[in-house]
Amino acid sequence: MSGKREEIVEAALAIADERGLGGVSMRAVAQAVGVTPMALYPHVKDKAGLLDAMLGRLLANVGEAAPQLSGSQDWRVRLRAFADTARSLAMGHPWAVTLLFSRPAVTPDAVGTVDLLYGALLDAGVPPGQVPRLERLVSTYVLGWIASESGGRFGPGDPRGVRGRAGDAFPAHAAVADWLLPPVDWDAEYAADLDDLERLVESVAERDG
Amino acid sequence: MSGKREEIVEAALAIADERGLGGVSMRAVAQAVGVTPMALYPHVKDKAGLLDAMLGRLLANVGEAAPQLSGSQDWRVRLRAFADTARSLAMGHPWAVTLLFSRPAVTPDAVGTVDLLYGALLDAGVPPGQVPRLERLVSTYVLGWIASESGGRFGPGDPRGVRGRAGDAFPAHAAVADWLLPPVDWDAEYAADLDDLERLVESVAERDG
DNA sequence: CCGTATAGATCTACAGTGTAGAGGCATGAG
DNA sequence: CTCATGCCTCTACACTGTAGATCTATACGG
Repeated sequence: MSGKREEIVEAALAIADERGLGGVSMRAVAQAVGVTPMALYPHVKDKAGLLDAMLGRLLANVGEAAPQLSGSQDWRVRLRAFADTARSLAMGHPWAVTLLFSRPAVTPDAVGTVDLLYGALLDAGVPPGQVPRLERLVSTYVLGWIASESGGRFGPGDPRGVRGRAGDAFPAHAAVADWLLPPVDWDAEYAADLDDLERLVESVAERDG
Repeated sequence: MSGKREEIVEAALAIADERGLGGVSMRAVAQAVGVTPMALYPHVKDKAGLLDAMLGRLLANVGEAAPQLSGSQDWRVRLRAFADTARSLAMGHPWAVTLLFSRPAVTPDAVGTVDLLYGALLDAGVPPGQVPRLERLVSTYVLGWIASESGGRFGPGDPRGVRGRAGDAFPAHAAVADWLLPPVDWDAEYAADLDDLERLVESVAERDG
């Protein structure tokens, strides 16, 4: 049957994981599958289509893990599970993050993830009218975080030279200089951010719920 | 003098704005300047260097506007000014957003923007030790939002067919279905999110300040 | 004023890219 | 057996970024 398509997508995933998204050329994928470049087109339509398929395959993996994640009664641990899953996916497949921003959640797997978040927010007591917005708020933050982390916005720039010194041009930097020096524990910061977002959700629930 | 470099960057910006980032090729830029492709290299080192220069030029524009934005005494309006400036920059130059994720804030203009946010958070009463984290939280959300908006994650997918129906597979969608139908007012949602983030900042200030 | 150094622009060429188009070949249907 | 359909191959085209050699015009020291 159409196992060929899966084979192609799988090969493309492998290449992306080890050589980055830039390494995914039709020729490279074709060679990995053991076929000429043009032989991919009956199965994939386009290079864009191939990229979409790759992303879909990844989200399907997440979708499989989702039932376990949605098992808990506590909405907090489910929200946390989403955040952690997204982050570890991004760490494992950095190239996928840019794709996430450009494709809306239309595949069943992606919608399933959104549904998980909707459920968590409802259980938290958020009024239904606010649920879609808060879901977008949380997932937008999470996406922004993982994009920053895997894209390099956090690392290794931020040279102490520019930010620590130059206190006159950047007075607020001078005021917080002491907390700019130590290397950041990104795991802890992510957790702290999620704590704050949890509180934000709670306050919306209390305010309007 | 080195006005040639600015001319090149300017031409590249113009091309990116009207044809997208994909339209920015060395040949296209060269033609716009009225010169052969290789003539760009004494001024720009690389294509990556050109892209960096383009982003820098944009952030410099923001930097020029910043003093006005930082004029207010109210930290809330300054934070709002940052958010609005970032968003309108993204609407005007969608291609720039992906670049933002990959380059840390090292240019003076970018650091200046961070400094503006640090100052706002300090004025809000956030303890200095929490300021860098909260700055990253806010700016990460803002970046995530503008990337989603200009990248297409919000638009025009989200087909009511998939999300509205299929209530059995996606129970939480069914519960909020009434609020999924009307078209979203993105301006209002962005404003509401920023309201919530303001409250988050306040609560951190009260808790630990 | 003249030779020369230097920086900028040019031309050519190479190794890539995605993919359109035409032809081949084998398998299943009538 | 004939034919059609779907997958594959090969060739070719219009691109991409940029290395390397060459040419030119400008500015400077004698």
